[in-house]
Amino acid sequence: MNSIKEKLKDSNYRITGQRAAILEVMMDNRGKHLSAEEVLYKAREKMPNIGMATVYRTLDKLASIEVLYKTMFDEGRYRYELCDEGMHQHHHIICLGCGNITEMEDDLLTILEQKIESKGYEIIDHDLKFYAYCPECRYNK
Amino acid sequence: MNSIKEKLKDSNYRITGQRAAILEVMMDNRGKHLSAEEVLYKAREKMPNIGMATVYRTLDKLASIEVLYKTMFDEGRYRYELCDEGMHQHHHIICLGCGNITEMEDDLLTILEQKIESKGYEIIDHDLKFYAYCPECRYNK
DNA sequence: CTATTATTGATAATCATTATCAGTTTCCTA
DNA sequence: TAGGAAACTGATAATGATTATCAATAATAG
Ligand SMILES: [Zn+2]
Ligand SMILES: [Zn+2]
Ligand SMILES: [Zn+2]
Ligand SMILES: [Zn+2]
Repeated sequence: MNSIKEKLKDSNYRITGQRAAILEVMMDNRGKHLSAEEVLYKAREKMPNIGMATVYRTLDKLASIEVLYKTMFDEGRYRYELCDEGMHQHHHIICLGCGNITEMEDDLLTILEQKIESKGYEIIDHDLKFYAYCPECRYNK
Repeated sequence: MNSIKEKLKDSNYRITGQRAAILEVMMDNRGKHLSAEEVLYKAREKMPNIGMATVYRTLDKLASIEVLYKTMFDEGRYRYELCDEGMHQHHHIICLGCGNITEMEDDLLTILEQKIESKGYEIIDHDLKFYAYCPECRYNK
């Protein structure tokens, strides 16, 4: 519902030059899943002296106010992407050949969630990943 | 389909004392999700001099032949559990209050997988996690 | 029995992330 | 508008999980 600007305003975080640069990087890369290191290098193109601690701090802050989504794709490091404006986060298909990450929308999970909530749980979020071979990698296996 | 013994036999890995101890630990803790460190301590009760490198190596080997399942629950470390004998891995519900992990079976995902396969992907595995408050934690929030 | 190979445990190295801290910037208000 | 509190920054050190190295040991095959 809330736009990024509203979320930032509500958060009471100062929009410093560094934070704006990092947010710009994330917006320039909508749909991609960037590691903190990748964000650091891209942000340094806009602001050469930005430090890595600032990148980590900012990414975590932006994730905490749901401007970014922080996920671990089983490679031992977190990746960040802009949140969907809609309610639910999309699902990820990770190619075991080339490593590309594609996305899909679907609301089948709400059925599962209702099942779980009927047992007394309060569901906050979910995370669904498919490990697969993409059409090209499948062909070249 | 294959039993653990068959998988081990097919793998051509030697069943050393250390590996047997680690496998025993995993079988003693069926349904639990253990970190490498937890496995190390439990294995040392059976074999006091076992080293941590051996634990990591063995857990990875057992995961590679699908005797164990290796997952990251977003806490920055891997956890291991015995694989289900059936085809599909169960789903996980992670409590944001107490950290307990419970499991659920469901085959709704096969519908989604068919949808993805119809686009040319070959699906190997999936991983579905729900982040929630369990009934007790929800009550005590 | 001996040579080859796999396995082990101690240790060091690596890698992503987090903590520390002194210096800087921003904000608030008197 | 000055001055002090609070937030923010970047360099660096520390942490914690995992992996690599390597010499010693154990299993295996001929
Ligand atoms: Zn691919
Ligand atoms: Zn995504
Ligand atoms: Zn709980
Ligand atoms: Zn499980």
